[in-house]
Amino acid sequence: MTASDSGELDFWSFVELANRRLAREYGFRHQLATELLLTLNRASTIVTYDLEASVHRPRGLSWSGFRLLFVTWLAGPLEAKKAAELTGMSRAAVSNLAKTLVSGGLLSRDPAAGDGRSVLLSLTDTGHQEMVDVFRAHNEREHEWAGALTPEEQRILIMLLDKLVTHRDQFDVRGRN
Amino acid sequence: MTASDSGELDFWSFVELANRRLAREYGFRHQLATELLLTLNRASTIVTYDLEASVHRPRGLSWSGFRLLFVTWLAGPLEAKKAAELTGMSRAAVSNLAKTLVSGGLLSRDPAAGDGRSVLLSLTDTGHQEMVDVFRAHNEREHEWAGALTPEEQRILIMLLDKLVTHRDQFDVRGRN
DNA sequence: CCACGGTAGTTAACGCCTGTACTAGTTTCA
DNA sequence: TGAAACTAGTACAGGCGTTAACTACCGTGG
Repeated sequence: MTASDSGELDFWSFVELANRRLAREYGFRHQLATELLLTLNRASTIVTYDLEASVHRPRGLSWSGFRLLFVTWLAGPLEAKKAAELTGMSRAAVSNLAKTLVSGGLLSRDPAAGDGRSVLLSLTDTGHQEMVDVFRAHNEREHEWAGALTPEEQRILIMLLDKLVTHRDQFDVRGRN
Repeated sequence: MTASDSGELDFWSFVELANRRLAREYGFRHQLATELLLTLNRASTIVTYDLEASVHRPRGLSWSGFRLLFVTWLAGPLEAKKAAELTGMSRAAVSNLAKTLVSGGLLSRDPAAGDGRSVLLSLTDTGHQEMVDVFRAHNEREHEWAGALTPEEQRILIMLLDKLVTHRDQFDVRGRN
């Protein structure tokens, strides 16, 4: 007996209900695909919400702020353009967010050496210290989540997600321009 | 030779770089956990962005609008509270979004029978027709994505994600109040 | 050497989401 | 029965996202 059979319908168990009705009552053909993507999307939402709420918000960072600092930290001083690409945000979003983070003293925005149009984003010393700190908590929390699976299962999951995403070269996927 | 070794760093291959530096230069312990959650989050972002951009935006629906209509469609007439729970939005978000969808003629908002505080959300005939239509395109697109994996792999992926999320009862996860 | 097309970043208008504070209706129980 | 505690929904302020339009700069080729 599943959660939705028993009448307790929630964010997670809704997936089952949706799948049953789509297949049985409406005859949609790709049931497994729906289940897969709904599950993927919801799992990601749950984990991300938890990390943001338990690690980042309490320290005054938004999830996006963390992401921008994170890529700047690890991929070195970056042009804003590249930061947008690595975070998955638009250039405008990076521009706005950078304003906030610069005024918070975590990020530094300097004209790029070779190109007068570009700006280079880098962490301030405070920002660097902050990231090392924040990431410690982030990593512990990630570890708790990942603990649901054995290392072997984790590797399989990563491999399957990688396969799913890498396949996108095969068809015309809409990403950011 | 990986993508990031070769110097082509993008949204997807950044995961590798991040992992390498976190482990080698900073000595963070839970490397596999970071890789897992970063991969999960990015895979979900990519797929969702594509579905929104290729299926929903062209038809005038936002991703959130689609989600709200979707749960209303499949989980019957719903109290706004329940709709918030099933979509993973706040009650305020449902309230706002419902306003838009009602004025667009897709959603109907009626006082609940038993409880004077509650509102029942249901699809209008137009909304129902629209969902059947939109979902046809959505489902085809999902099928293209899922085609990256064999059905067996898809089932394993679903199972692993389910295990990951279900484990959250084991510790104190921050979800919406 | 300069006009032109292309590119980086920012700004503006707008939509969505969040938390908080409020209103109104319901339930509890003394 | 009536006061207090609770619950559902909404209004509001603030943050962040998007696209489109604009500015400034770069590189090329006539």
